[in-house]
Amino acid sequence: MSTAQETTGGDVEPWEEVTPDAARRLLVAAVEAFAERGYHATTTRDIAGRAGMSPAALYIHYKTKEELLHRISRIGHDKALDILRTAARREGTAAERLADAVGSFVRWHAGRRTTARVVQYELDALGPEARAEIVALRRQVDAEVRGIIEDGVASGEFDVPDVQGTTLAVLSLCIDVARWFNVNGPRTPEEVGALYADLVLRMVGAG
Amino acid sequence: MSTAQETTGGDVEPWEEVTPDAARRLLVAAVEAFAERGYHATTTRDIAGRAGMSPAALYIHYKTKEELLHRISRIGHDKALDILRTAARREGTAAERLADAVGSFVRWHAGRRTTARVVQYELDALGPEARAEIVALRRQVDAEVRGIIEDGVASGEFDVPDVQGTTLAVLSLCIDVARWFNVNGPRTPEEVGALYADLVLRMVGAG
DNA sequence: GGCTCGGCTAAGCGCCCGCTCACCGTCGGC
DNA sequence: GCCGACGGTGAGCGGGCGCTTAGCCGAGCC
Repeated sequence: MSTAQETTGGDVEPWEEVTPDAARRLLVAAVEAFAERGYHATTTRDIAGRAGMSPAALYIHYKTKEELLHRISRIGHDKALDILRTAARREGTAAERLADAVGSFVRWHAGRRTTARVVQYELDALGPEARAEIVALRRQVDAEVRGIIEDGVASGEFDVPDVQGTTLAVLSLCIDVARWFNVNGPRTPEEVGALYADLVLRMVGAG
Repeated sequence: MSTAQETTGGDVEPWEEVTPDAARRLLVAAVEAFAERGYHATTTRDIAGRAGMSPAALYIHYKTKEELLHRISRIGHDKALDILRTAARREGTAAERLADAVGSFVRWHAGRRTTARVVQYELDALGPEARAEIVALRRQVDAEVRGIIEDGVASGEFDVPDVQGTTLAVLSLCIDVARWFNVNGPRTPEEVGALYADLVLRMVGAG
């Protein structure tokens, strides 16, 4: 189980920061619908129906369908960044911190797959300003992982010829979990997290 | 440049097997539109417009919009599988064959990014029968890569505790290139292919 | 020259989309 | 007991969707 923490599954039901209750139910319904069919293929009638409300109710809590996606994407990226920061800033060697970061990041992408799918794959559906805000968060995500790898190179733990390229590959590997992970498949999020932490340590020459 | 071949960029303009000319123009227009905005967000009017034709012209050559996606997906998967097979069945050590497979597979995903995006990310938009056909092709893709890794383990070249999981990760890494690769970015498809071949050899313990 | 026929277009059908608006039930405050 | 505020609904608007149909045009054949 490597360095499992409560960073992923331990916290209470997510979206608790969204109030009032009806707004949260609509948002959770939208996450499910967007993850299943994609943003453009999801209708406002479908979202409202999943939340047990009439189509018009959506517009009491959100100005447009796009605002729903924006809120989901913002909260999701905040959470993902928080997970990475927690791992990056703990004590330990660079290898321990990288394994922890990859493990918890992967557990989140697998365990909260519906959210992660929307967060990672529906960026292009946002308008220019909203997209710019999210892109800034992604740059911070990149910086956290790159920081750990740079630390490992500086301390001699890692052997990495192309730090930026390797950072990109590590993040790409983790993010793509949201595309293929199957809740009914043979692997648990914990198992995938442990496997990926090992693979990434090998990629940086610390395996 | 490692073991660069003409498997990717060297072949003539793709889609040459699609005839007549008008049908090919529509299909190329559809690939561009689907890659930019996604299948569901693309209208038949947009596709026809890009091909310089009226909306009705599409239905002379294709029964539905979904048939267009099916044809694109089928041809694209055939091409991707062909690239992998060529690398997997050449002569050489398992490490050479794996590096060649990853390098050429990545070069295709980066160099023909628009096609790869549609092929890899619009699978869910297909109906059940079409999707089943494509899923069967993907299993063959998986089998090719797994075969090389198994060869390397058998010969003692590789050290891989979880062959199926590592195969999944290698393919995931390559496929996700189609999501993030930017034609105007700092890296060429060849550079990414070489970087990824190196990273994958490290993942299997042959770096 | 007349005929056929495949490729293509203009027009439009029926449907469903995102979103709005007039209205309504409930509930705390006085 | 009345009132305003809030959260909700039913009906529907304007428009764009995938797709169809009637008919036009030019090339090939006799």
